[in-house]
Amino acid sequence: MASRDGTRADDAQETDKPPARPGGRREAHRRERAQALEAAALKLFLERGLEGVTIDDITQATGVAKGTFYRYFDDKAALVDGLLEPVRRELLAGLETCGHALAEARNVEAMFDAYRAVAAVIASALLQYPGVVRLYLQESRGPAVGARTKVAELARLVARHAVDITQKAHTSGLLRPIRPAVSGLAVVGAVERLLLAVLSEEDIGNPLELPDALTTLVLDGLRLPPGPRPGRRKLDGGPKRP
Amino acid sequence: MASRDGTRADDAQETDKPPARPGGRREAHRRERAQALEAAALKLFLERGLEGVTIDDITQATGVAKGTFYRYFDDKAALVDGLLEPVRRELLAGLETCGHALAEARNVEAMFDAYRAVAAVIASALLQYPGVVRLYLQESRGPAVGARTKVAELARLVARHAVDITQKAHTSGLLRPIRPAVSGLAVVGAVERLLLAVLSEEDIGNPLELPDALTTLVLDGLRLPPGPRPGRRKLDGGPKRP
DNA sequence: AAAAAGAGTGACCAGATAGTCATTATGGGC
DNA sequence: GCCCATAATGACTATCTGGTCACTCTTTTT
Repeated sequence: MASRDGTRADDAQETDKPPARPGGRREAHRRERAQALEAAALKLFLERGLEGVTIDDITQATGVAKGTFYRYFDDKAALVDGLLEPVRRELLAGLETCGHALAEARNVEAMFDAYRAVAAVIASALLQYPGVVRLYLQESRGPAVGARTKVAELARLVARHAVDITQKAHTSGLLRPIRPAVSGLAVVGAVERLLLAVLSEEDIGNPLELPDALTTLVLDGLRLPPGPRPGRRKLDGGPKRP
Repeated sequence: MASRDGTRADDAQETDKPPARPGGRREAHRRERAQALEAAALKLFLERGLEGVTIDDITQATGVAKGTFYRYFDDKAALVDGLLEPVRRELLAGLETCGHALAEARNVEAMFDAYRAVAAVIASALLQYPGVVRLYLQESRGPAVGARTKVAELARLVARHAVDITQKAHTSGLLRPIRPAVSGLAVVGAVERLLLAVLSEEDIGNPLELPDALTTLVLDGLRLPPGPRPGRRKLDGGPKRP
């Protein structure tokens, strides 16, 4: 299953085999074909799992000959990598931006904004690449072997960023003294489970209400504050006490 | 990979092939062998994933001939089922007990006790069957196909119980009005992610402090209550506000 | 139009894999 | 010590799988 050497670190992103010279015709067709292969593969991956899908399955589902696959991808892992690429790029960029913003933020509002931005990035990825996000959720916890390697790698990066971000948020002194590795991973776990629920169409109500619900949950917890205030509290400027 | 019919619902739990007649000697040896196969398989599953391990791998790692495997298990899925069995039994029993307790509980203390009991069940499973728990965490989100079927099934049951329990907790009127499907799944996600961290030996501090940290997080959230109270607050009767 | 470059094909190969089975070994009851 | 049910074996089959390649078809370049 594994093949080639993994030494060249700077291989191309989209279609990695022969670089198309002209900037016009053939290249467009090439991109279409590659995307057709990726789309068919993704569908199968979601149905049967990454390891349960063969190259033959993919080419048959795409309607091309087997050899064609290898004209576009080195192997299954390369296809998965291509599939993951846009999501990885946008997600990691969003997380890094959040980290930087948080490092400089010194008031609550800036902190909230940073988190909202991450939520927006996730929502965007969810809308643009629902299948890929689901693939990530399905496979990210398995051992980093074969075609799953890059997925697991992304999961590690996400976890690290999350803990990092939580760390930074903690230095602001606005959060309860819980170990960032704990609270950060807990939030990641919660978010990922809810995303999976949304993508699996488990009954979870209006997805658009999720960010608010989750924010409330994470910031203020489940326990109802014992006051005569039945309404839902959203993100305001932080509680001021008389 | 799939085989037989799935129609008989009451198949045996431990070793499912030929029921050993005498109640003494040979049966003990049989159980040992089965456990040896399960142990070797589990180790491989954790390294390479459920689908990445062949029957040959398992028998070689156990040091027996291939045919021997089929004397103990119908196929890989049956072995996984046997592996899962004790954890599933204890976990589901704990969740059901919690559900019943919660249905009758009418004060906060009884509610906390019910949750503590579930935490104890999880901790117990973690200590007795760390490998199996990890296998569950690794595989539970993949498509319910082949050997993964039973793992995915358990995951569904866990999710359902969690939502159910949260639902019941909500009827007590002590919790914030967040959809139970949302808060329940969020908690499951957080717990599972933290368990994975513990079992993967990610740096997460003292695992014994996890239940408290998580309880605080879930009940009271991350936001630090704005008062001159720097110490960590544990489970008490809930915050009273002036 | 001719030539060159790229794209597509599917038969083919070598190795792997699930599951079977005739044969041999073993251990317990007598 | 004998016998037989059970256990263990590993060679065997049929199928599948990743990957290759000589050949044909299509598009671009000259």
